[in-house]
Amino acid sequence: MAKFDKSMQLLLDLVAAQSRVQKRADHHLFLHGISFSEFMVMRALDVAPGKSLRRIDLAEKVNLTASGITRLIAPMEKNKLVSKQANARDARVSLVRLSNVGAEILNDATASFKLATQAVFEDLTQADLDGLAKTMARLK
Amino acid sequence: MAKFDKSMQLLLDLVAAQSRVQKRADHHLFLHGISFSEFMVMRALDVAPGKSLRRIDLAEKVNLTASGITRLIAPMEKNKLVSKQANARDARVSLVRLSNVGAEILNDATASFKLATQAVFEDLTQADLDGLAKTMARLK
DNA sequence: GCTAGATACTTCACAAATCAAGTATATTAC
DNA sequence: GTAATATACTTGATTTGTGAAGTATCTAGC
Repeated sequence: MAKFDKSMQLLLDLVAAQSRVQKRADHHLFLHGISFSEFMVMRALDVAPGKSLRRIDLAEKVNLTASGITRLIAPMEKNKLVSKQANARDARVSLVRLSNVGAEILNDATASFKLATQAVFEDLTQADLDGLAKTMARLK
Repeated sequence: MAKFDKSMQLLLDLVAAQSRVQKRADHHLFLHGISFSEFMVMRALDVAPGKSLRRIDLAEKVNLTASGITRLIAPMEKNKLVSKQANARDARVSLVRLSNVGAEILNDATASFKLATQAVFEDLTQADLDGLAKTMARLK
Protein backbone atom coordinates (compact mmCIF):
# COMPACT_ATOMS: atom_id res chain seq x y z
CA MET A 1 0.00 0.00 0.00
CA ALA A 2 1.19 3.49 -0.81
CA LYS A 3 2.10 5.16 2.43
CA PHE A 4 0.42 8.38 3.47
CA ASP A 5 3.15 10.43 5.10
CA LYS A 6 3.01 13.52 7.27
CA SER A 7 3.54 16.00 4.47
CA MET A 8 0.71 14.47 2.44
CA GLN A 9 -1.60 14.84 5.41
CA LEU A 10 -0.35 18.38 5.80
CA LEU A 11 -1.35 19.21 2.27
CA LEU A 12 -4.87 17.95 2.96
CA ASP A 13 -4.94 19.95 6.20
CA LEU A 14 -3.83 23.05 4.34
CA VAL A 15 -6.73 22.72 1.93
CA ALA A 16 -9.15 22.11 4.79
CA ALA A 17 -7.86 25.10 6.72
CA GLN A 18 -8.23 27.37 3.74
CA SER A 19 -11.78 26.17 3.26
CA ARG A 20 -12.71 27.10 6.83
CA VAL A 21 -10.86 30.40 6.67
CA GLN A 22 -12.41 31.52 3.42
CA LYS A 23 -15.88 30.66 4.67
CA ARG A 24 -15.30 32.84 7.70
CA ALA A 25 -14.04 35.74 5.59
CA ASP A 26 -16.93 35.31 3.17
CA HIS A 27 -19.36 35.55 6.02
CA HIS A 28 -17.87 38.82 7.22
CA LEU A 29 -17.81 40.32 3.74
CA PHE A 30 -21.40 39.31 3.07
CA LEU A 31 -22.47 42.17 5.33
CA HIS A 32 -21.09 44.56 2.74
CA GLY A 33 -22.72 42.74 -0.14
CA ILE A 34 -19.49 41.49 -1.68
CA SER A 35 -17.94 38.08 -2.11
CA PHE A 36 -14.42 37.07 -1.27
CA SER A 37 -13.49 37.17 -4.95
CA GLU A 38 -14.88 40.66 -5.32
CA PHE A 39 -12.95 41.73 -2.26
CA MET A 40 -9.74 40.36 -3.74
CA VAL A 41 -10.42 42.17 -6.99
CA MET A 42 -11.06 45.47 -5.25
CA ARG A 43 -7.98 45.06 -3.10
CA ALA A 44 -5.83 44.27 -6.13
CA LEU A 45 -7.14 47.36 -7.91
CA ASP A 46 -6.69 49.54 -4.86
CA VAL A 47 -2.98 48.86 -4.63
CA ALA A 48 -2.40 49.00 -8.39
CA PRO A 49 -0.99 52.18 -9.96
CA GLY A 50 -3.90 54.34 -11.09
CA LYS A 51 -6.20 51.94 -9.21
CA SER A 52 -6.62 50.07 -12.47
CA LEU A 53 -5.48 46.86 -14.11
CA ARG A 54 -5.93 44.95 -17.32
CA ARG A 55 -8.41 42.13 -16.95
CA ILE A 56 -5.77 39.56 -17.65
CA ASP A 57 -3.44 40.86 -14.96
CA LEU A 58 -6.32 41.05 -12.56
CA ALA A 59 -7.12 37.43 -13.34
CA GLU A 60 -3.63 36.37 -12.40
CA LYS A 61 -3.62 38.36 -9.16
CA VAL A 62 -6.82 36.83 -7.88
CA ASN A 63 -6.22 33.33 -9.21
CA LEU A 64 -9.01 33.29 -11.77
CA THR A 65 -9.12 32.87 -15.53
CA ALA A 66 -9.80 35.72 -17.94
CA SER A 67 -13.32 34.51 -18.48
CA GLY A 68 -13.88 34.27 -14.74
CA ILE A 69 -12.93 37.93 -14.49
CA THR A 70 -15.30 38.92 -17.28
CA ARG A 71 -18.17 37.30 -15.43
CA LEU A 72 -17.15 38.61 -12.04
CA ILE A 73 -16.61 42.19 -13.18
CA ALA A 74 -19.83 42.61 -15.18
CA PRO A 75 -22.14 43.00 -12.15
CA MET A 76 -19.54 45.05 -10.28
CA GLU A 77 -19.51 47.45 -13.16
CA LYS A 78 -23.29 47.63 -13.16
CA ASN A 79 -23.16 48.43 -9.45
CA LYS A 80 -20.58 51.13 -10.10
CA LEU A 81 -17.89 49.52 -7.95
CA VAL A 82 -15.53 49.57 -10.90
CA SER A 83 -15.50 51.21 -14.31
CA LYS A 84 -14.30 50.06 -17.68
CA GLN A 85 -11.68 52.14 -19.47
CA ALA A 86 -10.20 51.78 -22.91
CA ASN A 87 -6.48 51.76 -23.44
CA ALA A 88 -5.31 54.29 -26.01
CA ARG A 89 -2.35 52.22 -27.12
CA ASP A 90 -3.99 48.85 -27.39
CA ALA A 91 -7.62 48.57 -28.39
CA ARG A 92 -7.79 44.97 -27.21
CA VAL A 93 -7.40 45.77 -23.55
CA SER A 94 -10.11 47.15 -21.36
CA LEU A 95 -8.82 48.37 -18.06
CA VAL A 96 -10.77 47.85 -14.87
CA ARG A 97 -10.65 50.81 -12.53
CA LEU A 98 -11.79 51.01 -8.91
CA SER A 99 -14.41 53.77 -8.60
CA ASN A 100 -14.71 56.12 -5.65
CA VAL A 101 -17.79 54.24 -4.56
CA GLY A 102 -15.83 51.02 -4.86
CA ALA A 103 -12.98 52.42 -2.81
CA GLU A 104 -15.39 53.40 -0.10
CA ILE A 105 -17.01 50.00 0.03
CA LEU A 106 -13.59 48.39 0.02
CA ASN A 107 -12.67 50.55 2.96
CA ASP A 108 -15.71 49.44 4.94
CA ALA A 109 -15.26 45.82 3.93
CA THR A 110 -11.63 45.93 4.95
CA ALA A 111 -12.66 46.65 8.52
CA SER A 112 -14.84 43.54 8.54
CA PHE A 113 -12.13 41.56 6.86
CA LYS A 114 -9.81 42.59 9.66
CA LEU A 115 -12.20 41.14 12.20
CA ALA A 116 -12.29 37.89 10.25
CA THR A 117 -8.50 37.84 10.19
CA GLN A 118 -8.26 38.42 13.91
CA ALA A 119 -10.71 35.59 14.55
CA VAL A 120 -8.82 33.21 12.29
CA PHE A 121 -5.43 33.97 13.79
CA GLU A 122 -6.69 34.37 17.34
CA ASP A 123 -4.56 31.58 18.79
CA LEU A 124 -1.36 32.50 16.96
CA THR A 125 1.51 34.60 18.24
CA GLN A 126 3.22 37.23 16.13
CA ALA A 127 6.11 34.80 15.71
CA ASP A 128 3.70 32.17 14.40
CA LEU A 129 2.35 34.65 11.88
CA ASP A 130 5.80 35.63 10.68
CA GLY A 131 6.78 31.99 10.34
CA LEU A 132 3.60 31.20 8.47
CA ALA A 133 4.15 34.10 6.10
CA LYS A 134 7.66 32.94 5.31
CA THR A 135 6.55 29.38 4.79
CA MET A 136 3.64 30.35 2.54
CA ALA A 137 5.97 32.30 0.31
CA ARG A 138 8.05 29.20 -0.26
CA LEU A 139 5.22 26.90 -1.24
CA LYS A 140 5.38 25.97 -4.89
CA MET B 1 -8.39 54.48 5.05
CA ALA B 2 -8.65 51.12 6.74
CA LYS B 3 -5.15 49.78 7.12
CA PHE B 4 -4.22 46.49 5.54
CA ASP B 5 -1.91 44.86 8.06
CA LYS B 6 0.44 41.92 7.72
CA SER B 7 -1.94 39.33 9.02
CA MET B 8 -4.62 40.43 6.57
CA GLN B 9 -2.17 40.04 3.73
CA LEU B 10 -1.23 36.67 5.16
CA LEU B 11 -4.81 35.49 4.97
CA LEU B 12 -4.94 36.46 1.30
CA ASP B 13 -1.63 34.70 0.73
CA LEU B 14 -2.95 31.60 2.44
CA VAL B 15 -5.91 31.47 0.11
CA ALA B 16 -3.68 32.05 -2.90
CA ALA B 17 -1.25 29.35 -1.82
CA GLN B 18 -4.02 26.84 -1.38
CA SER B 19 -5.34 27.66 -4.83
CA ARG B 20 -1.97 26.94 -6.43
CA VAL B 21 -1.41 23.85 -4.37
CA GLN B 22 -4.78 22.33 -5.10
CA LYS B 23 -4.37 22.97 -8.82
CA ARG B 24 -1.09 21.12 -8.75
CA ALA B 25 -2.57 18.18 -6.87
CA ASP B 26 -5.57 18.15 -9.20
CA HIS B 27 -3.27 17.95 -12.16
CA HIS B 28 -1.46 14.94 -10.75
CA LEU B 29 -4.70 13.16 -9.84
CA PHE B 30 -6.17 13.80 -13.27
CA LEU B 31 -3.89 11.06 -14.61
CA HIS B 32 -5.90 8.60 -12.55
CA GLY B 33 -9.22 10.02 -13.66
CA ILE B 34 -10.18 11.41 -10.28
CA SER B 35 -10.64 14.89 -8.88
CA PHE B 36 -9.20 16.27 -5.69
CA SER B 37 -12.59 15.93 -4.00
CA GLU B 38 -12.88 12.33 -5.07
CA PHE B 39 -9.40 11.68 -3.76
CA MET B 40 -10.32 13.18 -0.40
CA VAL B 41 -13.45 11.05 -0.27
CA MET B 42 -11.54 7.87 -1.05
CA ARG B 43 -8.87 8.71 1.47
CA ALA B 44 -11.47 9.41 4.16
CA LEU B 45 -13.16 6.08 3.44
CA ASP B 46 -9.87 4.23 3.36
CA VAL B 47 -8.96 5.21 6.91
CA ALA B 48 -12.49 4.78 8.27
CA PRO B 49 -13.39 1.60 10.16
CA GLY B 50 -14.86 -0.89 7.70
CA LYS B 51 -13.76 1.48 4.90
CA SER B 52 -17.21 3.02 5.08
CA LEU B 53 -18.89 6.16 6.34
CA ARG B 54 -22.31 7.73 6.46
CA ARG B 55 -22.75 10.37 3.80
CA ILE B 56 -23.15 13.07 6.36
CA ASP B 57 -19.91 12.22 8.15
CA LEU B 58 -18.16 12.01 4.83
CA ALA B 59 -19.46 15.47 4.00
CA GLU B 60 -17.94 16.88 7.14
CA LYS B 61 -14.58 15.20 6.59
CA VAL B 62 -14.15 16.59 3.09
CA ASN B 63 -15.69 20.01 3.74
CA LEU B 64 -18.75 19.56 1.55
CA THR B 65 -22.48 19.65 2.22
CA ALA B 66 -24.67 16.58 2.23
CA SER B 67 -26.02 17.45 -1.18
CA GLY B 68 -22.53 17.96 -2.50
CA ILE B 69 -21.72 14.42 -1.39
CA THR B 70 -24.81 13.02 -3.07
CA ARG B 71 -23.71 14.51 -6.38
CA LEU B 72 -20.09 13.58 -5.99
CA ILE B 73 -20.75 9.98 -4.98
CA ALA B 74 -23.30 9.14 -7.68
CA PRO B 75 -20.79 8.81 -10.56
CA MET B 76 -18.22 7.17 -8.30
CA GLU B 77 -20.78 4.53 -7.52
CA LYS B 78 -21.53 4.03 -11.18
CA ASN B 79 -17.81 3.59 -11.80
CA LYS B 80 -17.63 1.06 -8.97
CA LEU B 81 -15.17 3.08 -6.91
CA VAL B 82 -17.54 2.95 -3.98
CA SER B 83 -20.68 1.01 -3.13
CA LYS B 84 -23.84 1.95 -1.31
CA GLN B 85 -24.81 -0.06 1.73
CA ALA B 86 -27.89 0.08 3.90
CA ASN B 87 -27.62 0.36 7.64
CA ALA B 88 -29.60 -2.33 9.46
CA ARG B 89 -30.30 -0.17 12.49
CA ASP B 90 -31.28 3.04 10.75
CA ALA B 91 -33.03 2.96 7.40
CA ARG B 92 -32.30 6.62 6.78
CA VAL B 93 -28.58 6.22 6.43
CA SER B 94 -26.86 4.84 3.39
CA LEU B 95 -23.26 4.03 4.02
CA VAL B 96 -20.61 4.68 1.40
CA ARG B 97 -18.00 1.97 1.20
CA LEU B 98 -14.69 1.99 -0.66
CA SER B 99 -14.63 -0.92 -3.12
CA ASN B 100 -11.59 -3.04 -3.89
CA VAL B 101 -11.35 -1.32 -7.24
CA GLY B 102 -11.57 2.01 -5.46
CA ALA B 103 -8.86 1.03 -3.01
CA GLU B 104 -6.61 0.08 -5.87
CA ILE B 105 -7.14 3.34 -7.68
CA LEU B 106 -6.63 5.22 -4.45
CA ASN B 107 -3.36 3.41 -4.01
CA ASP B 108 -2.15 4.43 -7.45
CA ALA B 109 -3.42 7.97 -7.05
CA THR B 110 -1.70 8.24 -3.69
CA ALA B 111 1.66 7.73 -5.38
CA SER B 112 0.92 10.64 -7.72
CA PHE B 113 -0.37 12.70 -4.86
CA LYS B 114 2.91 12.10 -3.10
CA LEU B 115 4.77 13.55 -6.07
CA ALA B 116 2.53 16.60 -5.99
CA THR B 117 3.22 16.99 -2.28
CA GLN B 118 6.95 16.74 -2.77
CA ALA B 119 6.82 19.37 -5.49
CA VAL B 120 4.76 21.72 -3.35
CA PHE B 121 6.98 21.39 -0.29
CA GLU B 122 10.21 21.16 -2.23
CA ASP B 123 11.78 24.24 -0.66
CA LEU B 124 10.73 23.49 2.90
CA THR B 125 12.74 21.75 5.59
CA GLN B 126 11.28 19.14 7.91
CA ALA B 127 11.23 21.78 10.63
CA ASP B 128 9.21 24.06 8.36
CA LEU B 129 6.73 21.28 7.75
CA ASP B 130 6.34 20.53 11.43
CA GLY B 131 5.86 24.21 12.17
CA LEU B 132 3.32 24.55 9.42
CA ALA B 133 1.38 21.53 10.67
CA LYS B 134 1.23 22.94 14.17
CA THR B 135 0.17 26.35 12.93
CA MET B 136 -2.52 24.94 10.64
CA ALA B 137 -4.04 23.06 13.54
CA ARG B 138 -4.47 26.31 15.45
CA LEU B 139 -6.21 28.26 12.72
CA LYS B 140 -9.81 28.95 13.58
C1' DG C 1 -49.08 4.20 20.75
C1' DC C 2 -49.12 9.08 18.79
C1' DT C 3 -47.58 13.35 17.91
C1' DA C 4 -43.76 16.59 17.43
C1' DG C 5 -39.53 17.30 16.43
C1' DA C 6 -34.88 15.86 14.78
C1' DT C 7 -31.90 13.50 11.47
C1' DA C 8 -30.27 11.48 6.86
C1' DC C 9 -30.60 11.95 2.55
C1' DT C 10 -32.16 13.66 -2.31
C1' DT C 11 -33.71 16.92 -5.67
C1' DC C 12 -34.35 21.43 -7.79
C1' DA C 13 -32.90 25.92 -8.91
C1' DC C 14 -29.13 28.61 -8.88
C1' DA C 15 -24.13 30.60 -8.39
C1' DA C 16 -19.35 30.60 -9.51
C1' DA C 17 -15.87 29.20 -12.15
C1' DT C 18 -13.76 26.51 -16.06
C1' DC C 19 -12.58 25.32 -20.83
C1' DA C 20 -13.05 25.66 -25.73
C1' DA C 21 -14.17 28.39 -29.39
C1' DG C 22 -14.90 32.85 -31.41
C1' DT C 23 -13.86 37.94 -32.30
C1' DA C 24 -10.97 41.78 -32.58
C1' DT C 25 -6.68 43.83 -32.43
C1' DA C 26 -1.61 43.86 -32.36
C1' DT C 27 2.96 42.16 -33.65
C1' DT C 28 6.38 39.75 -36.25
C1' DA C 29 8.62 37.95 -40.41
C1' DC C 30 9.08 38.31 -44.88
C1' DG D 1 2.27 45.79 -47.13
C1' DT D 2 0.63 41.13 -46.21
C1' DA D 3 0.29 36.72 -44.02
C1' DA D 4 0.91 34.20 -39.89
C1' DT D 5 0.86 34.24 -35.21
C1' DA D 6 0.07 35.97 -30.68
C1' DT D 7 -2.66 38.50 -27.26
C1' DA D 8 -6.95 40.42 -24.83
C1' DC D 9 -11.18 39.63 -24.16
C1' DT D 10 -16.15 37.49 -24.51
C1' DT D 11 -19.52 33.90 -24.98
C1' DG D 12 -21.73 29.24 -24.73
C1' DA D 13 -21.65 24.81 -22.71
C1' DT D 14 -20.41 22.38 -18.81
C1' DT D 15 -18.70 21.27 -14.02
C1' DT D 16 -18.89 21.61 -9.17
C1' DG D 17 -20.78 23.15 -5.49
C1' DT D 18 -24.58 25.51 -2.49
C1' DG D 19 -29.03 26.33 -0.02
C1' DA D 20 -33.93 25.51 0.41
C1' DA D 21 -37.48 22.40 0.23
C1' DG D 22 -39.17 17.71 0.14
C1' DT D 23 -39.30 12.67 1.65
C1' DA D 24 -38.48 9.04 4.74
C1' DT D 25 -37.25 7.46 9.03
C1' DC D 26 -36.07 7.70 13.79
C1' DT D 27 -36.55 9.37 18.76
C1' DA D 28 -38.74 11.72 22.82
C1' DG D 29 -42.42 13.16 25.57
C1' DC D 30 -46.72 12.34 26.85
